Amino acid sequence: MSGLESVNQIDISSLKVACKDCNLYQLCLPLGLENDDLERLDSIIKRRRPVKRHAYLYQAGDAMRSIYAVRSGSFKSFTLTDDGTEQITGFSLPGELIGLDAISTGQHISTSKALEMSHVCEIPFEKLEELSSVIPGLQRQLLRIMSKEIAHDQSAILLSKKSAEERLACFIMSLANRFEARGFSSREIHLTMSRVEIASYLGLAVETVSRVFSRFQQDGIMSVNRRAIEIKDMDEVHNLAGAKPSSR
Amino acid sequence: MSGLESVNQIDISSLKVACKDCNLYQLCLPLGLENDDLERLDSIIKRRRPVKRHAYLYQAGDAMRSIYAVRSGSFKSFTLTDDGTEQITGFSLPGELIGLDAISTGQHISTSKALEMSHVCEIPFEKLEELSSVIPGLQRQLLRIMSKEIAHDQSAILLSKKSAEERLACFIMSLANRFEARGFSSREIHLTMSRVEIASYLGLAVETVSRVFSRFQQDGIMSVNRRAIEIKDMDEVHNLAGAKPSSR
DNA sequence: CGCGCAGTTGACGTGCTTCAACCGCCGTGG
DNA sequence: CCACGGCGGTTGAAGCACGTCAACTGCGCG
Repeated sequence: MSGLESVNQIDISSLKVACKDCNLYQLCLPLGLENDDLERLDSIIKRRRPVKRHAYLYQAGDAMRSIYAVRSGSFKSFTLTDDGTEQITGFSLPGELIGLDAISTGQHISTSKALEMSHVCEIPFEKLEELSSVIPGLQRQLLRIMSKEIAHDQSAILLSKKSAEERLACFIMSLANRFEARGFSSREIHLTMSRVEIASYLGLAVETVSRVFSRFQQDGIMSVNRRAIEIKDMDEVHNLAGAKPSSR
Repeated sequence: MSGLESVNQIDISSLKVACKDCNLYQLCLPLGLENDDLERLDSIIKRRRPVKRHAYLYQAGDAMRSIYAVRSGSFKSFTLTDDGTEQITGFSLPGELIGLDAISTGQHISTSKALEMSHVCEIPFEKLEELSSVIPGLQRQLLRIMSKEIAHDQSAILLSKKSAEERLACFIMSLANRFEARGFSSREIHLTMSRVEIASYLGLAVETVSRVFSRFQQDGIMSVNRRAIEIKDMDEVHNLAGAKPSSR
């Protein structure tokens, strides 16, 4: 049983929980809010929205009305090139917010698609903004999360300076760290994205990703079986990643 | 006389102007605020801080107390690799905010250094946060700016998928668009950063940057004389950039 | 005037891409 | 139940874009 699947199971069985009972509480928007404030936030959140595998959360060009908190599952964000190929800009795991890039224009500039059966909390942005000015803690947390996103994206910019091995190591490190923060094993990882999607995100050819995975396995750094990864030598992954992993 | 130098001249002579009289008003934080609110913002901003060429605005690891609005000049943000080389994550032009990535941790994760004689407005973050909860328009604008930064960083992530020509074209397009938004020529650009810095930002070797510039000139797309660029065929630059430029 | 650094240009090596074939898992239908 | 097709993934061979090394230029500054 892999990390992400576990997350799914827990969340599917707890769809009705309020923020205060959510196991993602300390990663998500409501962090730091007290009872009353939390209930007010609760009241504007539309919970329990399931998103089927391969279903869109929103598409590039859509008007931005809400942002979304991933409750279970995982998503990819991407734009399309002129010739119609996906350019993946990021992956979202439980506890993370999706759609923050659309606030400035009011329109989504990327498309978000579920990699597996997922659930999100939908947060109407207008109401969130109103509430933020009333609840200082909420405002702070929202700014924190956006700042984290900026920091994460900037560390992703550094990818373009790295070799294929370093890129893949960074990617695995980032996932490991994020899983760990969610209380799951950082050693055993189940990838919910395909090699093509990883390659697109890292700016590499699929074949290169495949080859580097094979090399990692040969060198005893990790065992790789299709989408099941087991990290054997975390230190080495850390080193390869340039000792500057992004933990979001 | 180039774009950036012009900005300098204007701003150096208008250091005492309040936000409402600042020529960067419509790009910067105070956008959309009314008289009273604007004055309150004015009251917390520490203006007139000059930053000499090559001086640090802050360094990685410093505690984050303020964010900074570029008033004139330009800055580079970077981290250092293990072997001490700069990894440039971005450049900041007048009207842009620096230091937003530090909000989540309270510590700057990158270093910011002036590329030329520059001026910034220092905005104490704690006071800004307080004020934001009182002034809804300020909160909105802060969120907008951070969202814009996220969108820009994500478009920079796409660089890693592009060829050297595409990367440089994207870079030039981004600068051109940003200059245009500031009321300067988008055709004639004076680069305040070195080839080494451009190369670092784009994830290329200096020699490659130099060669691609030469090729652009040969092909009549732009004239290049050291740091003076004149775009001859804007459409072609646009095309090369993948018709998906980042205007921040 | 001359040193030094920024930038350019050339020759060569290589890491990644591209093209192509192949493998193995999984779902479907006979 | 097995045969078959298709997709995701792996592996090999060859080409090329970019990096590296090195030499050279020219502008700026003391």
